[in-house]
Amino acid sequence: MLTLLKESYGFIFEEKLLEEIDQVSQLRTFEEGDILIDFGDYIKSMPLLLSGVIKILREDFDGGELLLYFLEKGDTCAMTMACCLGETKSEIRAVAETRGEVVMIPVGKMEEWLGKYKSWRNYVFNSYNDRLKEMLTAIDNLAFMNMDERLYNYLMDKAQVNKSNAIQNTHQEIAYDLHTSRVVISRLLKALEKKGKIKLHRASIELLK
Amino acid sequence: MLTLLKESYGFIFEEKLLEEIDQVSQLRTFEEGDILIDFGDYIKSMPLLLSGVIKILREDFDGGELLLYFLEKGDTCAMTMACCLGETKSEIRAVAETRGEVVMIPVGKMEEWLGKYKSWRNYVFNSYNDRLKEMLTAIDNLAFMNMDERLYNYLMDKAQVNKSNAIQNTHQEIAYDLHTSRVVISRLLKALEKKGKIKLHRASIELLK
DNA sequence: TTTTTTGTGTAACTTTTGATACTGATTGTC
DNA sequence: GACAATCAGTATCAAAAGTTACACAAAAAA
Repeated sequence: MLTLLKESYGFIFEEKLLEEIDQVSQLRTFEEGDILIDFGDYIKSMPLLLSGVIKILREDFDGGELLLYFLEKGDTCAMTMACCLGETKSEIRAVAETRGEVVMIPVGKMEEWLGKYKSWRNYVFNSYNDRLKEMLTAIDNLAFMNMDERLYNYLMDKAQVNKSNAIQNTHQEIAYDLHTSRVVISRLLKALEKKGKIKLHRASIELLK
Repeated sequence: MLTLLKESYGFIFEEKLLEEIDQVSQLRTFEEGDILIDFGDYIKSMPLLLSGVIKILREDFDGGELLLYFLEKGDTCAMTMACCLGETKSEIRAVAETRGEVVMIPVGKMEEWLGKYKSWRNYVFNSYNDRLKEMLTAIDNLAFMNMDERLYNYLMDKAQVNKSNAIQNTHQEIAYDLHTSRVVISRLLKALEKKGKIKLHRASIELLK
């Protein structure tokens, strides 16, 4: 596991910290679609993402969802840290977008290291800052843009995290992430196709240019 | 200043930390309407709010605004910390909702204390967590609620932070905070009045019940 | 192959929100 | 008092988004 750790975090943490992580934490693999954290879960360990992509969702009062952001290699979930440190229930759902691996660190250690390692402290703060920024971006999207722009940004994000111009999703799945209806998505996708920005296939969208 | 500090932070910080704060930081007073932080500002000190209310706004690509949340006594601005530690420009605007006082702490000290005082570390993390939660609430409002509900929640928030059932604002000012137009606010306020939830006066709204 | 399920396209209609334009009422200023 | 500035109410129209309904094609299951 140490080798894996160094691949993603070798440039961030000092040798001693990497070794400590290796000793006290567990490696966990996940498959696409796995629910890693659900609303209301109590979190007792903090995840460091080694590979794969995780999407973070917010839930409506009656079951609806909204995609907040994606996590990639080197990221951790600040919302989870919030729960760890605050000892409250999870406010979000984390679903695996692709298969991948996480290292799970016990809460106690993560607090201990805050005093002990400056690099750890910096990492944790940077994660918070990154997440705050992603939340701001989410707010910008919701407050200042129409659904067609939100949809286009969503497609670009998807392509980026999956490193592919082909987005393998049904319109219904996209509608869930953007908290709207399938009909609206189909309509707007059709419009994007007519503009020559995408090409539609069954259960898959191809980004052009 | 030490007495003032103890009033708001005496229960959170140990004596030694309070004294250090007293020594290295500056007291600053502000008046209603003062712009304390603007978009793009570089921040070199972290504010601890002693009294008064500050509202935090996000800016549109062309001048439009959106209220994110209010800060009250005992709060600090996590977005500001983000800027301090990340050494980036401010992503938000902070405007005084009422007159009040802040203590400004130099960035260097705030980092030093993170290693030195556990109570400081806890405070900083709690602030981050609080702010993340407020951001989630903002997102919930935007994504899951219609303008009439958003408006009602806004009125309740205003009443709460100002400790008064009378909201002294014009419809135009409210429209700015909610990033919509004056006409829409007038329309929805009229509807709320017909439902018996509020009473409208010139440049002032009275919450009933 | 036949049947069923799933995914998409589209039409028709409603609701919500935004935009424009004009009115009258209140307040402050000269 | 006369005037201008500010604030609120309302009507009309347009755009964006949500809802319902149905048709059709591709894929999966029987």
